[in-house]
Amino acid sequence: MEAGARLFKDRGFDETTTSDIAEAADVSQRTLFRHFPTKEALLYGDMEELQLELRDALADRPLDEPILTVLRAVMLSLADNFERHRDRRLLQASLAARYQSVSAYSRAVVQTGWERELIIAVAARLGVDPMMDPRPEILAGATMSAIRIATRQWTASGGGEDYIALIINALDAIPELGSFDRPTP
Amino acid sequence: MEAGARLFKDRGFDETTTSDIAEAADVSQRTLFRHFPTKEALLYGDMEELQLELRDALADRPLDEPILTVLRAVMLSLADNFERHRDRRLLQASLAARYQSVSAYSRAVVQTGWERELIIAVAARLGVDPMMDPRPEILAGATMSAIRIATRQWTASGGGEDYIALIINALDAIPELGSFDRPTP
DNA sequence: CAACCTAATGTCAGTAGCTGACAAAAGTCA
DNA sequence: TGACTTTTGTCAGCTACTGACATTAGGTTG
Repeated sequence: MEAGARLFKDRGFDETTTSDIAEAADVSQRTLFRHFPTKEALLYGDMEELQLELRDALADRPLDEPILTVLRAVMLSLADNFERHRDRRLLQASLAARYQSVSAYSRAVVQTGWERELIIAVAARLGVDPMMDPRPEILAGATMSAIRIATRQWTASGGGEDYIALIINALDAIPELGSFDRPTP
Repeated sequence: MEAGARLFKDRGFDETTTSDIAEAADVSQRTLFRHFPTKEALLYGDMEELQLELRDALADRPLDEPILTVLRAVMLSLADNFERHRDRRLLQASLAARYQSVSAYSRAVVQTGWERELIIAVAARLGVDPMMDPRPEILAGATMSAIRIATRQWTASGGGEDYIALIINALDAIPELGSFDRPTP
């Protein structure tokens, strides 16, 4: 993962071959693919850990806590992770902005994984079946969108802005989605 | 596209090779890749058309119409498209359920394309910059989640249930996201 | 009709991501 | 030390996809 990150940063994602990474890491290409199913998975190799952090954070909140409060607290633990792994997260974000395959992986695998955790937790707290009741999926989707826009703002600032403030600001828009029904004067 | 759909349906997505499709369509593999950038793009080859339909539907609504009303109307035109291309949409959905690469493409390319249209349109109607103001992205994300769950329910029923009713039901949850703040008694 | 131009197609060779099969090392533990 | 398990290397191969160039098809003009 470190070798990959270094090469991706220097040369770019498509410009780096999996053999290059294997060589830089002093292993065979075959070994590399035994640890990571795809090249993209190698870039996001530390994300399973983050998903578990998310799951734990969700489990840690009291069951009678208001759901939006739960989501805010959990997303702040995600922000904490981002600031702990600042360089890597910024690299992932900037590569996702430049390379189609990276952004596709981020959306379809990483973010969808988080979203699934949110859906399950929200459904459990509401006591509903997430296949029958659309609300868990919609709330999770809105939350993920908040994360995305906050992360994009954070990345655009080069990590300079306060990520936590950006997330809170975005999440605060969720309860007001209904009042968009009035066009701005 | 027709040759691909037939083969995908019969043998599965991964089990069908691009050469198979080219042969079935009586063209060379090289020609096939001149028309579709990826195998997944071939499966979703009629989606650019749908995206334009979405854009037109958004442009057709009066500017002073409440945004949630706009979104509902536009999503119903999407439902109309789904019922017009029932077989193909059901095939795409079932393949997305079975094959990782297909669902990744659906999420990362198709749905993200729709979402982008929504974000642009919502931002324009609110008169805000979608990079600065998180609301367009969040509202678009919630809407896309509504589409996803409705489509999943529709697909699970084999296309038997009323897709329009499912979409309306899901969209109706958006204005109430704020009231989730109270746990169920 | 012929000459000409352009766009679409075919052919071929090659790259890169990824996988199965099997052998060689490298721990691990009695 | 020796037996056993896990990790790694090697090799061969498949498939999606691409660049380069020749070939054909279609349409236009004199």
